[in-house]
Amino acid sequence: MVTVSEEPGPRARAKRDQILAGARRVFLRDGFAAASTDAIAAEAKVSKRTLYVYYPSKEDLFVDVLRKLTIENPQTRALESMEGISPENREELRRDLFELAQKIVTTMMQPDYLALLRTTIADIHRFPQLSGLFRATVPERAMSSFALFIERTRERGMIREDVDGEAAARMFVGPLLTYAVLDGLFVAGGPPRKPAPGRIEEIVDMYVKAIT
Amino acid sequence: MVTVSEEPGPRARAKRDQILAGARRVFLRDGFAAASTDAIAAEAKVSKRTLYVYYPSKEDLFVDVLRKLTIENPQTRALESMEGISPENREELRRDLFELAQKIVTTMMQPDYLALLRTTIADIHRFPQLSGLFRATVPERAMSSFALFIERTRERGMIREDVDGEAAARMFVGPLLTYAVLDGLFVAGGPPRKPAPGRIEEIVDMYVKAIT
DNA sequence: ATGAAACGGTACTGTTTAGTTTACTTAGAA
DNA sequence: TTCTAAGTAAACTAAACAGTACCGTTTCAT
Repeated sequence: MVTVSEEPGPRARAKRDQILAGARRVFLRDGFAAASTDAIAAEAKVSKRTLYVYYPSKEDLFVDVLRKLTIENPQTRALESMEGISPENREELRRDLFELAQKIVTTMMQPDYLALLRTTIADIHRFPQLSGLFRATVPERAMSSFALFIERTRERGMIREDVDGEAAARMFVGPLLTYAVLDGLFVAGGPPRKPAPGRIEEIVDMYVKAIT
Repeated sequence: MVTVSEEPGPRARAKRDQILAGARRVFLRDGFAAASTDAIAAEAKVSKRTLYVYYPSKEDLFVDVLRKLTIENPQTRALESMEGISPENREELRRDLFELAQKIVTTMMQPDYLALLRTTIADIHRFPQLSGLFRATVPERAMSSFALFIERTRERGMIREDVDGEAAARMFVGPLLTYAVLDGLFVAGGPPRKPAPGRIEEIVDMYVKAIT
């Protein structure tokens, strides 16, 4: 029998996922430099030998973990959920944007998502190949998706003529980003402090006044 | 002769500054875990023995470096520069905010400042004592300083009655923060991409429309 | 000038780390 | 059952690391 292209069978894929799950927990908790392969093997309940059968080095494993986390990113999907939305009046626009803002903040403030941001920011200069992937997959896709929504809605006459899509996107995401950064990434332990109730609504109200 | 309280003397302080300067460069470049005391001693042009005379451990040195960088932070001063500003009309308000926005973006996009943000975010969970210091010194002071400016200006009748100070501060800083995060911290090497000319002005225009 | 304190250079110690080797065990298909 | 591929556990290697010891040299106040 001649195996042409080494298909990775279901068993091998299960082990690989097991390794990835353990590595994800350790890398997101400790960062690249402080994470040890011993800790990863223990966390994944896999022998160190097996780990090195599936990945040639700690660097490769790290890149694969962050690559997968980036690609299956829920943050992007949140902003892409505006693609099918077409508010008919100002009140609908306000409500749609409010729901989106809540979705964004909720997603960004999850401990796992904050840990991904933290680890990416911390080690991106050591793995430049992640920079392009992350930027193209998360912020750029999200921003341009939202910018498209703005321009589409503007063409339907519900937003001021002189509002630029990119500026409007930064104006919308920015205030929400302050929560993730100032109250998420800059907080040491425990859960991040969620925004005060009503704050998001207030911000969306100001935003709608700015663009209409 | 009895020395009561170990004055540090000018020579000792010079050596300490020399050590701090070298440690700052290495820590901001490599982060805590990947920075080696050998590299720090070499960068500071100081023997390792001397380094350990002034600091008992790598942790203590790291905390002192970040503590000093945080305290003498230029970002806070930028926002505090609004304390003496009292615009007389909407056009003056617009121009004052535009100057402030430019100052903030310019300061935040400096490589050294981005490195401070990066290192703080990366290692804050290992040095919780830095969290409170950093938050209180940089974002909270800056935000409340700006919030005070907004409320003061609102009382002088130039801003809508229902605009809250904190929400207005997040609304102003947020869009500028997107540049520091998306185009600064998420970029691998080289200088960060500066915002397109006119973008800041556009954002400030939208902001003024939102709060007046 | 001289003596003491501070400093530099370098080798050292004990520990941790990435990655390897070896000897043994398990799981599943024929 | 039996053979084979895959996995485990633990010891191991070589390098890097934080921190220390030693000794010769510089600095500076008296």
